[in-house]
Amino acid sequence: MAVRLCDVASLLRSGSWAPEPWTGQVIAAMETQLSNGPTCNNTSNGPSTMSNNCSSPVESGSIEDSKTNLIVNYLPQNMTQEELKSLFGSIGEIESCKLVRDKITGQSLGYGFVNYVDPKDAEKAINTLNGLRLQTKTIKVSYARPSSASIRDANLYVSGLPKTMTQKELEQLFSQYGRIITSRILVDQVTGVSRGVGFIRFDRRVEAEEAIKGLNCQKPPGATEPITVKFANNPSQKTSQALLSQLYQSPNRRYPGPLAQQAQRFRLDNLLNMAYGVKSRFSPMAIDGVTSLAGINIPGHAGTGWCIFVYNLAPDADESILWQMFGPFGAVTNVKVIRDFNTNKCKGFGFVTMTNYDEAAVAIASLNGYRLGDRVLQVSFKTNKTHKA
DNA sequence: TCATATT
Repeated sequence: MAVRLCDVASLLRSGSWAPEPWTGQVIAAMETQLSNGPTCNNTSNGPSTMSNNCSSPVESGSIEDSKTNLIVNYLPQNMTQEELKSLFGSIGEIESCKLVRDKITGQSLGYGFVNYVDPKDAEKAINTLNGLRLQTKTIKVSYARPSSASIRDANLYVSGLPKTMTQKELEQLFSQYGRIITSRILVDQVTGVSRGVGFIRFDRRVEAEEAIKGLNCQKPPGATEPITVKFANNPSQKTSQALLSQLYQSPNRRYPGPLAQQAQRFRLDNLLNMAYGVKSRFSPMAIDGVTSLAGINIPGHAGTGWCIFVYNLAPDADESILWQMFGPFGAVTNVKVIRDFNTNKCKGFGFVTMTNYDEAAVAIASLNGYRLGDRVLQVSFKTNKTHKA
């Protein structure tokens, strides 16, 4: 791919584009995402070669799978299978794609699988999309381990940890019992201090069992109190409970009504007008804001979402740059770089579809005028008219 | 006394 994450991150820091104060938080989120790059996740999940390290390959199929089949974790709750396919399809041809959902509620479980035709594309997807910020999440892209019963229910819940214990120290404590797939210490959202509870996911269930035997009711080195180690709650059971409790909720609390949405829109439009006041620069967005309030001729609205026109992309731009730029602002359902049929080079523009008006509006306000390389992007809702130069 | 990682 032509535009690397790190290039964009350095461009963001170059100072050529100064964000307005009100966009600071969003841009800070973007910078984090763009600077995170491909290698921000520290816990590896490569192909599980430990279990079949004999000289002759057990099964050529499973080894092939491990090179094309990816597991994608920490997906935004509202992301659909189609969006997952759209995102990963921008890298290469996909053999199959599955978003895992709760069997009962149908809710996304926040992870999925993408199987490429070409192992090179799988590798490229890890390098390109691992660490990508989507809404409030940072997705993780890694090779899927061959599916088997032995790797299920290998997740531990740990409580009573010393508040000073770091994630690294937690892993050190547990790593003697097996390969750790992922670990986490929960922190207070306000203070950021450890809540003394966390999770350890082992490669295999037997490793988790041994860790319980060895560490439950034991004091970690230097600790004054023993810790509790047990299997973590099964997430599917939890969603069933949520379903049950939902039955007892008043129905009108489940979805925000049109009034609430309109109120939100008013606040957002005021915010946008303020932003353009500060900029002292006319932008078509101000008109978009007003017309959408009046409910007439809504630009960019195509029923399926809000279509955004992105102009002045470089000839070597690709879809991933659009995901990187717009993903942090909210639900993106599709991106498209328009290319010349013969040269396959970008013709200088592309489109992004976002589900929610508010998020699309903030993305536009934030990214219009954004300098990408030596180009200043023009970002607006797509209009029906042909764009003139 | 628990966020969401094996189709």
